[in-house]
Amino acid sequence: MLGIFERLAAHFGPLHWWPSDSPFEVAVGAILTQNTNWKNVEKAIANLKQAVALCPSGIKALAREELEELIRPSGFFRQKAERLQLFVDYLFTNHQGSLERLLAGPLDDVRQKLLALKGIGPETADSILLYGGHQPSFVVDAYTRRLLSRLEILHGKESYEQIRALFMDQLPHEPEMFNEFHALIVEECKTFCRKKPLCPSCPLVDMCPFATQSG
DNA sequence: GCCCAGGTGGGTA
DNA sequence: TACCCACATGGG
Repeated sequence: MLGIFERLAAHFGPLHWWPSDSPFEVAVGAILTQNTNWKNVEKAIANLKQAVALCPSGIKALAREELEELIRPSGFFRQKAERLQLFVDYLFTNHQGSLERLLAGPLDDVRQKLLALKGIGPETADSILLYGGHQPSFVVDAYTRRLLSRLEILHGKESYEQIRALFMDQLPHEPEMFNEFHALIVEECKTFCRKKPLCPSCPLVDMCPFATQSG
């Protein structure tokens, strides 16, 4: 795993992922990006900023229908509006409306609290922990599965937790590294996995059984 | 028009 | 546990 990281880091350089003004903005983005192109999420985030609603109290002040309209570009907007409101309700009920207070707790404890919320699964929880809370919780997404499958490290039936453990067991628990590694995996997949199946210039070409075969 | 995108939860066997 | 499906918009 460390070898993969080093090659990707050398090829792509620092990616400075998930720029945001607050942990709460990260959490909103993590929920809105579920099975959705990030470009669409950016439009919804911009709408929320325009409406001065990109904070717990701002979301709380909106009617369900108003929130739905603001986040409509991100798709699944009815479902996501409910999830955002439930998330904010939870913050006010249990953490004085502050995501920072929630994220200040022990990693495993915070993770369980997030996973207990409707609409927050493992990837969303880990994204909030890592990118919002700077806690060393590795994020596994579709790109991670795609890359590890291409390298024949995965064979299709591994669970989310198994794949996460693969990284967590082998790497130092440093948030900056987990952050960068996940971003590098996404960049690698966007650049090489789909567009160039034979990836002659892919930094992982000699580790990739598929790429070194003729067809 | 078709396929896909930084998932998740509910229903069914 | 293991599938199957709904959820919705926007870009290539």
